[in-house]
Amino acid sequence: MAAISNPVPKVPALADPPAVRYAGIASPAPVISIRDPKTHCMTCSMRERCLPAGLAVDELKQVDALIAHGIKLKKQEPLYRAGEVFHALYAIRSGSLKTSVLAEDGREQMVGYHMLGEIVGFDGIGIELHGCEAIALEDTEVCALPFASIENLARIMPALQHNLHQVLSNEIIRDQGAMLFLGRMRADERLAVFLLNLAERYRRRGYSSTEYVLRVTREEIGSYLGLKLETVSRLFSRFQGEGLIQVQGRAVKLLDAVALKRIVGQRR
Amino acid sequence: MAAISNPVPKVPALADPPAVRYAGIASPAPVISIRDPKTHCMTCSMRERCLPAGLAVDELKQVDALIAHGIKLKKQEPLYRAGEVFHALYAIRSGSLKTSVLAEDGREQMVGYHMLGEIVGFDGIGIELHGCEAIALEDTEVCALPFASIENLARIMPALQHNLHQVLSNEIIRDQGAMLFLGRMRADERLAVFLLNLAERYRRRGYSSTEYVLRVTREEIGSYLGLKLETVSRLFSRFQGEGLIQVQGRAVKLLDAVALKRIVGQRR
DNA sequence: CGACTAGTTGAGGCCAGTCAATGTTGGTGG
DNA sequence: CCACCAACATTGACTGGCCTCAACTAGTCG
Repeated sequence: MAAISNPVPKVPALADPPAVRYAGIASPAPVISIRDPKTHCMTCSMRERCLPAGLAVDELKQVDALIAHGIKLKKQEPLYRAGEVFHALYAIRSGSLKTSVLAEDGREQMVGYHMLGEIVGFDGIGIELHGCEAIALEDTEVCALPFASIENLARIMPALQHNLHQVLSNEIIRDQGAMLFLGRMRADERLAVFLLNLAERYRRRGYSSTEYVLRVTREEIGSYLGLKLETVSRLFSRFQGEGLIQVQGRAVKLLDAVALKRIVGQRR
Repeated sequence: MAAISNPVPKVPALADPPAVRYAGIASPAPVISIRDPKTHCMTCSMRERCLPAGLAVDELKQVDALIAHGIKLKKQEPLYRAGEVFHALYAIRSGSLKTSVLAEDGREQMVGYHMLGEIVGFDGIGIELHGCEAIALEDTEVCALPFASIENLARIMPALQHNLHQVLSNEIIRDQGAMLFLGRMRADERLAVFLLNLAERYRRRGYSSTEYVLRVTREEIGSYLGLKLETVSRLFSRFQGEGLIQVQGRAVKLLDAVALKRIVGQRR
């Protein structure tokens, strides 16, 4: 079967899926009250990547009014945990989060590595409980978008409605891209896809696409890629030895993105 | 890390995600005209599992009016292909479909095994192009739900709106469940999860949960589970030898579902 | 400075992949 | 009705990629 000529990106999705939801901070009672009066959508640098993208000013104000802005999470702090009641989507203003699903036996599969401008919490809409957990990878600031209110506003704001649908759909595409590399790719391909995907997402946010700092441990990368931490570590060393990247702990520099792309889909 | 006490199902999701979309039958020009005047939502056996679930009679009629019902697909016929323009979601009235993503090098990862009452086509909303392809696994009948019209109706029918969001969210949960077994489970666990999941879905539709006929080849099962067809075949034989199941080609009988569940999460 | 976490590297084993031969099934046409 | 064929499935022998176990290093924080 030859390469299908379609606009599917070279390297599987993995990409940019925002997911927003209500602010649980830690656990039981959702904390809505933590509102920083100074933070608003109008002044948010991620405004055009977020759910209210493209709204008129008066519409934006209405959305803004029901959002709990400036919810702060410390590194390692959960935004929500599996089984918690779903109230809201969460938009990441700054920092980053991981989302993971857990098997009963304790095995953890990281299903998302989310950075600023993305939205988390979409699992949960259907069954009104979160199916996975979201943990801050560094000090992180999110905005809670109470979902019932979003649904109400979406009925009178077609643009908001359509943005919501897009964001949900993009999350599905992203997950399917992850299934592709988990199911069909070798370890080196998975890591190459991961590194290239991060580069692209940083680029779109105006950061360097060749140099960035990972917010995750080798073990977490392994959890995301379906590999063991030793395998991830060995691959970093191998890629460095081959002159593809330069690694110093969590600082990564892509030296030869073209060669990295060639790894993906190569019979070896 | 111990078992998390939450309402997450024992065996990872994989489950019931409908996805609906516009009728492309084969390829270029979408065929809306194939409407069977005798088929309507009102008389559809999947009415309560579908997007219009819970709508009032007059609302249902409005939804019904814009749906292209009774689109027939022959076995192996594509409903849509990767790269095609997105117009609609598709509800499966009868039969079954697989959805797959394709890597440029031709590798295929099946990302969904959809049966009647489910909706396909959610990838596509975001970028307005289908990211994966949907192929009929047997002679299959679907209804096309033009997405723009659905969005319009959703703004005046909160129940429809919420159903749509649920269905999208459930698809995300399902995909994350698939990531869990692709990333973290051994081959035998994956197949056990797959068989149990199918049983549960048939049960919910009123069919036998212990006896069913697979609509997919060993190779397709492998594509879904991230395994090779030989491995799938060997596992069927092993499970049969251990008295867990009885297999005859594609006909499967679950003899010991409890033992099958025990396989999942067992250190071996 | 000691305890801890994160990361690197090596040796060896095992699970699933690969290659290959054989068996089974279902559809088609004589 | 049955012979034929192609697609699907089974099974075996062997290989290899990733995991496991383990030792060691580097950095961090009290």
